[in-house]
Amino acid sequence: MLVFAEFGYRCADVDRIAERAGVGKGTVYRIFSNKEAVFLASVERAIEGLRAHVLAGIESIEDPREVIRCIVFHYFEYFDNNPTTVELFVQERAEFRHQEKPLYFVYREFERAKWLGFYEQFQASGLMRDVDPATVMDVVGNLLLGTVFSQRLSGDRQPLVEQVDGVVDLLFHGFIQ
Amino acid sequence: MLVFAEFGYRCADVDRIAERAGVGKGTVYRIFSNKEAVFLASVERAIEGLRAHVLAGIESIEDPREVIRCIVFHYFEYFDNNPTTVELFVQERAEFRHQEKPLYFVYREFERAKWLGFYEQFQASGLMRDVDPATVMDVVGNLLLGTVFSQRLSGDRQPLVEQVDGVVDLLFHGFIQ
Amino acid sequence: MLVFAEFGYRCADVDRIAERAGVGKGTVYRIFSNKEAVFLASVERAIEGLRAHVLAGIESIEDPREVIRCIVFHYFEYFDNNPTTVELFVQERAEFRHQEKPLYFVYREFERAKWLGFYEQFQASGLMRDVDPATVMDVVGNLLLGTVFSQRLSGDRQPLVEQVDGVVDLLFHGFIQ
Amino acid sequence: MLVFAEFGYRCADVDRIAERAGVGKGTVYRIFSNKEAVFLASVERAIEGLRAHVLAGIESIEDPREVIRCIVFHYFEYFDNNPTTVELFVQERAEFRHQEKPLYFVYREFERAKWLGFYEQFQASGLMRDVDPATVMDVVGNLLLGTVFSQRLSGDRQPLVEQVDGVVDLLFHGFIQ
DNA sequence: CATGAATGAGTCTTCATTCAT
DNA sequence: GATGAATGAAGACTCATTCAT
Repeated sequence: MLVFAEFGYRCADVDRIAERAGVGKGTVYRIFSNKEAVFLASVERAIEGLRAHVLAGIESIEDPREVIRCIVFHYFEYFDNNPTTVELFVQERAEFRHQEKPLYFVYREFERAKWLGFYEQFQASGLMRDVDPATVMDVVGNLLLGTVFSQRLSGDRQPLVEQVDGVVDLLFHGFIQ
Repeated sequence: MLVFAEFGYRCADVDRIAERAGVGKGTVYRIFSNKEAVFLASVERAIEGLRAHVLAGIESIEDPREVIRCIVFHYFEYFDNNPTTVELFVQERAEFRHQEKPLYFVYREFERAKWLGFYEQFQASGLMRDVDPATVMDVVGNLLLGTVFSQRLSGDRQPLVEQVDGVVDLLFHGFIQ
Repeated sequence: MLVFAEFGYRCADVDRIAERAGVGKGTVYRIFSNKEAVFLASVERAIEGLRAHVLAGIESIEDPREVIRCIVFHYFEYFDNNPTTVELFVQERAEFRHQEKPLYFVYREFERAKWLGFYEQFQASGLMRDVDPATVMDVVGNLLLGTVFSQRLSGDRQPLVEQVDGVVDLLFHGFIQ
Repeated sequence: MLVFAEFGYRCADVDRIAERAGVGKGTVYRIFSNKEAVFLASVERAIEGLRAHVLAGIESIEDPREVIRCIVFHYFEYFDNNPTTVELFVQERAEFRHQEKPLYFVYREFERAKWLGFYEQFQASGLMRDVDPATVMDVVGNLLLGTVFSQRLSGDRQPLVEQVDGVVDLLFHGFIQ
């Protein structure tokens, strides 16, 4: 439901959610146990969408460098196409402080082992400098997240995908001579 | 006021804010015109604190590489010492959707020119690869932000400063052979 | 809602209004946008009631002298039957000072032309002395209003209708030999 | 204190009253036991002023008809000069519902005997028609009150004194041929 | 005596949730 | 099953009054 991203969790009253969904308010409560559940379902859907978009983008790519580039590209592309997703993440953290961690990080943690394997193989391939693969993985993940947050929250409306080359180049080679 | 970080903007009722501050509710309203003003003052104070901490850390350092390292170190150190600051940023964005941009980005924009000058000189010094200084600046800023958000929101309680070396190394040299 | 007349606008809290109406507080806000609207609706209803009562009383009466007597009678009768109406008028003026004028006077102004016509015809009939019909109209209106206010606010509990004969006699013939 | 008439009892906060009086808030509470007392003193002063103005106006007048005319004139003149007095009366009734009756009527009651004597002598003089002097007294009093209320509350800004002749003429002779 | 900073009781209003139809 | 009218708990804010200085 886009309503959350548009109005924020608090201001997205259930009346409006129901109206947008084209159903009565009672129906919303037949499907979800409460407003929180509606919201978390939205977040989950967004994260699944992001994950699927990124995974689809790297299918059948061999060169790990190209994999990284494609990850960056599709990650950015997803947020260009679904700009409100960042709002959902922010709202989730802001409103559900009792949760152990936001779903984004739950997912990230969940896939951590898989990606760590990727980076370890990357290093084993001899293409990566002798740096801790876990650190690389975290830096990549954090840079992507930080970039998307910055772009959305600062109100910058340049497409993120325009930054892919610059970001990947710096990730690969740094900026020191 | 720590109450915002602890309970979130909505749940931090003014009664509690006043109680924590050791004053009556009316006193809060003598000083701030409304709850929003109390909150934004907290955010502003946090950002000022971050800025001061970082600036103090790079005073009288010449080598731009060392400047970068110190920025990263003090940025991380600030959030290690003030772990709730991230919550304030999240809350601000979540609750004050009418504002053009969160204060963090207002400040960042405000100092953009100064830092761009730093990176341009950095490049002019011949120590930086031939990459767009603005891109470098943004990547550094976004990586820092993303790292801090990740650490706090994922519930990771390792001190951020432990990541300084890894992060700086990757920023400087990338991870490709 | 009688609660306003009984407690005054300020002290008639919405909880009590709702309770008296036998509904929940939220229901009050479903129907009226705020407390002010509830109140003004009460005032309007009272004025409409007064107007209807007076108009019904003079239906099909020809003699203008009899019309006047009936107006006085029914005006007084209305306030005997609805003694709290005066309170509503007082409350309205006291609390809604931003309004251009109280509803009572808005209505009075609204019907001014009609009544002026009546008094002009009255005079044309030759039954009225050679005095300004507008003055007569105002004096009648003001005397009625003043009488009702006096009776209610002074706590006099004699029925107003007992004063009809005296008032009408003086209006018609004055008190000078 | 004009503040009550200007802002209404509720909105005339004690801060403003003190400010207007050019003293600190605490000083107000040294003189009056509470806000209510400040207000009632204002009302009392207004009523005293009205009473004094009217009494001064009829001093040494013999002809009772002239006395009446002068009462009307000075009553109206007082409200022309002190237009906010009506507000005080309204506010008093609106806010102090526990009082038996507003001060205006307390005073009126208080002087009732004196004035009744006047009207009885008036009648004894043979100048008055054979009507109940008490009724005449009440009608005069109510008409004056109603006229002043109407003029002020309807927003009519014509001086009341312009109405003296018309009002007195009708009081004396009525409007029927 | 005079002050005005501090207090907190008192109210309107919102909105998630329920349940009779 | 679907609806949306009704509910009432929860919370921001005001302002008369107090009292330390």
